[in-house]
Amino acid sequence: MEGVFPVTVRLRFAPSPTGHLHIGGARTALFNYLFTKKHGGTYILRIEDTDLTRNKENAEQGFMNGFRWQGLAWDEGVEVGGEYGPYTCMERLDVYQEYINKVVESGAAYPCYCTEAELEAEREAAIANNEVYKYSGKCRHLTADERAALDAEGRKKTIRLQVKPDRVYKWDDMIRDTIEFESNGIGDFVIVKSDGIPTYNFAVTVDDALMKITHVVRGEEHISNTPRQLMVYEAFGWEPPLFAHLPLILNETGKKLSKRDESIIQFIEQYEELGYLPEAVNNFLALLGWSPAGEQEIFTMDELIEQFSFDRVSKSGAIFDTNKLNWMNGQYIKAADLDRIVDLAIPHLQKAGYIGADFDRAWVAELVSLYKDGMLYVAEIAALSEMFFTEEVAYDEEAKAVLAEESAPAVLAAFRDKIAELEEYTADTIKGALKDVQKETGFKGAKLFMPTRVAATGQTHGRDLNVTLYLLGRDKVIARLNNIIEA
RNA sequence: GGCUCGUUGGAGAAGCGGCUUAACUCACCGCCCUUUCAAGGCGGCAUUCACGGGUUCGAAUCCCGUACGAGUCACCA
Repeated sequence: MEGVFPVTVRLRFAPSPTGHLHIGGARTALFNYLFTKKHGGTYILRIEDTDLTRNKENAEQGFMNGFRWQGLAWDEGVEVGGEYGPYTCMERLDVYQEYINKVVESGAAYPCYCTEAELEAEREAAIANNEVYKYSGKCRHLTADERAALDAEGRKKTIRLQVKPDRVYKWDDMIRDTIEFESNGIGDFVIVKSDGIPTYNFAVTVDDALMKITHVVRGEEHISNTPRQLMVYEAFGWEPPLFAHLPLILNETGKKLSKRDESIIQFIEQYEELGYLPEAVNNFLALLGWSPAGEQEIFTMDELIEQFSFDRVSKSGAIFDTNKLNWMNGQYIKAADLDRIVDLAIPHLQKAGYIGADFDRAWVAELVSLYKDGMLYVAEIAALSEMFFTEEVAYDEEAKAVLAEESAPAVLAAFRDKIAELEEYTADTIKGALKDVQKETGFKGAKLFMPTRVAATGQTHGRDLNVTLYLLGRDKVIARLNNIIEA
């Protein structure tokens, strides 16, 4: 099924511009991209904007920003153009019209004048009779005269595709093998809405066919749309593409992620803001539903492209685990250049009010460097480094307990005196001072370090103490020690 | 409810009839290293693959049924 393709592989991701790019969409786009690049094909970005009521002003731009951040460059489509454009539905209305005419003239589709109220009544009657609702098809038999009369009345109409009875529509899904539906379970469905705009099922099929899409890769929620789209392909005598239906991404309760689900962070934009690295997000997303042949976990984009295949995509939904994403992001941060992380950290420090427009970059770099190896995402830098920027240190119960230990008074006083005399105040000389304090007081290990750390930072956990004290600055450290000693 | 898909540990998952006494990763729990704190290293964590039948010398792997879960049933995509 996979392997070498005789013609150029062409895949598309076709979101509807109704909101922000969320992780489900980002993963679908990623999988489309990986497969396309693996086979040297063309990756296309198309916008499915047929629902005027739900379209959002800046959504399209937001999607593009998200994809650019992810590094999923499209070869053809909105903004970049291509020979099969235009690439948004609303610019393709005349294209659709031609095919609508064809299918109406051939009798494969017909106008339907049923009102919403009538359809609602049909639906309720079916439910009352304990039947499965399916459009009755009553407008199918209208004569030309009757249609003309209804048109003359100014009645609104939709166009429905006539579903052939007793047929089986099936396809060989690249992920799920054969899936089949009986046509008898499907009523004549609307392909053109009363506002004259085609529905998704029609537009997407016409676009895919005309744009010579070879593989359609999308979420599992589209499985039940597929037989309808197959009917459209059939109505025009087009060869359908290959389909792959990806497993859903689930929240921790095992339900499909809804866009208003607040249990996990949903939007790519938010990950960018929090200081997740795109490579980490892509890597994590790739592992949600797909698994490599070996034991490797961390992959560059090129490695993902090389190793990706649909026969290693699982069929069951995957629960989104923020823990693992955080771990992975931490791995990437650790491996990243310090400068890059510093650039990402600066806005967070500024936003917290810790540094202004002018700041000492070398100092900030040392600060970031202190925390870089332990950060899960860059936004953490603000909370992690808070104690560098506050005047008052808050001591919690745990901290107070450390300061109440017997070694604390002697250690703190000795250390204060030692660093006050230091000619140079650096991480190294601080280390030496601590050693001297140890000799003088006889306290070592936790008895020595913990009171010092807690008095100076208020925290019982933290990074390298010598560097922390150095970055804090001598004056601040002495002041904080004095506060404790005098209290 | 109909249709469709799925079910291996807390999470992602490997496994494709014997090489599995079920990989690997995250989380969790220990230990080691570090005079503190992290990072790191090491080890533990499913006698069992939703359940019940069957096929087979042999099944997590094939078949059937049941249960459970999910998706979808729009003039939304």
